[in-house]
Parts: sequence; structure tokens; C-alpha cells
Amino acid sequence: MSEEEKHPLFEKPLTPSDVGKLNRLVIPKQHAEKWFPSPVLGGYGGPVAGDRGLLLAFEDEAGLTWRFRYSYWNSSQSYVLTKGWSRYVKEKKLDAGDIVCFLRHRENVGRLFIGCKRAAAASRSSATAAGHPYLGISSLHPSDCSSHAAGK
Amino acid sequence: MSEEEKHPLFEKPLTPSDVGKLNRLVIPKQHAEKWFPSPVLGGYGGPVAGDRGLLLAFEDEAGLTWRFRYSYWNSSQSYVLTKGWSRYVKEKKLDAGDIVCFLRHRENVGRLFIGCKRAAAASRSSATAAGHPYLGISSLHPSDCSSHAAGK
DNA sequence: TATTTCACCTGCGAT
DNA sequence: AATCGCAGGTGAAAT
Repeated sequence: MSEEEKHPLFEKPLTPSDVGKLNRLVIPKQHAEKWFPSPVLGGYGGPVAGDRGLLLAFEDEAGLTWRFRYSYWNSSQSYVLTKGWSRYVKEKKLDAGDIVCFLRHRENVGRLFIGCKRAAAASRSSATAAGHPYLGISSLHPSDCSSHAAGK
Repeated sequence: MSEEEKHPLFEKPLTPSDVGKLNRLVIPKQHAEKWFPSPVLGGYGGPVAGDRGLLLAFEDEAGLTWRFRYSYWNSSQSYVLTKGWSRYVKEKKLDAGDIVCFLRHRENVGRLFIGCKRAAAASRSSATAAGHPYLGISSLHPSDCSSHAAGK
């Protein structure tokens, strides 16, 4: 997958809650409604619809697939990634202020990608050593990823 | 609604937690089990049952309806009013030590009423000017009440 | 039992 | 002034 085939959709700087014990990532409404399939109405074929919300799959910079439950919370009128999100935070060692990036394939708009960047220059030394601003995957083991295939 | 048709059930002096950020009122168990429909088993027709707990409606001294979610919390073995309660506290300007009163209709026992009184004589001057110990409703607008109907 | 997931709820800042 | 998005919470259920 060349970088040219990935089209950036949006980025979100992570809040303390996004990386904390709430185990969820709030997707800003304007981006959710513009770029993601509706978790209420159901998706565009690709995602697997469950009883509630959707199961969305994202490929990371290493080509590994991360699956997250994507739901709409009526009470707070918010779109959120829930199941699977905390695993991603832990694996990528994300902290508040870091930025998560969402992208899609240039031709196949149903193929989604996820990436992340450190917030400040101070903590970039190890990431930039890999040649680009995205975090490395040296700590990611195959077993971590295969377990993500589990559905609901 | 004449006062004679309202039958007092019980009163509770409000604790700091009852009027604080926990946004809930603990209903003493003996009163809850004696006077309110069980939020676990479901109500007696009048209240609208939700997925969890009940939605109880209470009329205040002005005839305005306040709806609260009424639940049983297994963790603390307590009966509580949750959703809607903080709005009532704010609107009636309740403080710790103030007293909330619950009443029901003399014939229609499913028709509930709520009222409140100041704890001490010092702050009663404006309320007694209205002719009774209940707080006035001069600051309560109709819109405040109709919005309480929301909730699934 | 501990942790994660889930569907709720609310204060507050931005608008 | 009133509305809306969302950050930061909850209890309960699932795992």
C-alpha cells in the first residue's frame, strides 16, 4: 500500500478521556457524518453490521487490521469507537495530545486506514528514527493483531 | 388541585450529596418500598417503564410536572431518583438541609406530587409571603417543565 | 474477582 | 439566551 493511495480524511488530537479508562474515542460529529458509514442506518456493505452499531476495520501503517465497534450514543448525541479502541491505545502507547489520523483508499472508499502521530517534537525522536512521523510498529506482535479479528 | 386532595407520604432532609454533583436523590428504602412502585419489577400502570427503572412523574405546587428516572442500584442497595433530579435542585435552589416532600393524590394513588421546604426559619421570608411553607415558583417557566419529557 | 464494554447522563464551553 | 457538541463521568452487564 503506497502512501499515494491513502487519502486523509481527518485527524483528532486525543483527549485524556480518549486514552483513559472510558475505553472509547469520540469521533467529532461533522467528521463522523461526512466520512464514516452511519452506525444507525447501517453501512455501505463493507462493515459488518451488528445488533448495535457497526464493526469498522482499519489498516494501520504496517498493514495490520484493527477492528473497532462504531456506535452512536443517543444520550450524548455522539459517535464513538468503543470495543477494540483501548487495545489500540495501549499497543500504540498513545497519550493525551497525540493525534489519531483516519484515511481511506483513493479508489476504494470503503477501505479505511488509521495512523497516529505524537503531539510534540520532544517525544518524536524514536518515531522519526523510523523515517516518517507515524509511530513505529516494532512492539506489535502478530498475536496482538490476530486477536482483533474477534467479532461481537 | 386543592391541598386536601394531597396526602403526604414522606419527607427527606437533603444531604450534601443529594444536592451536589452526584445528580441523584437517595430515597430511604423504607419509604421507597412502601410508597413507590418497584423500579425492578415495574410499576402500577401509571409510570412509564423504561429499559431500566421507571420514569416517575410528580406534580409540584404549581401543577407543573417533573419527571425523574427512578432506579434501584444493586451496588449500594439503594433506591434513587437520577435523571431530572439535578434540574429540580437547581430550579428550586435547594441546599443541603432543605426538605423534599412526596405526596400522592387521595383517590388516585398513582398520581404523585413533590414539594420542598427550606430547612431553617431564616430563609423562609419570601416563601411564607406566598401564604404557605412551600417555595415559590416565580422563577419557573413553562419551558423548564415541558423539556423534562425527554428521555427514552 | 478484575477488567472491559456498554448504554446511559450532565456540566460546560463554544456558538 | 438557548442550543449543541463533547469531555468526563455512572451503574450494570459481559467477559
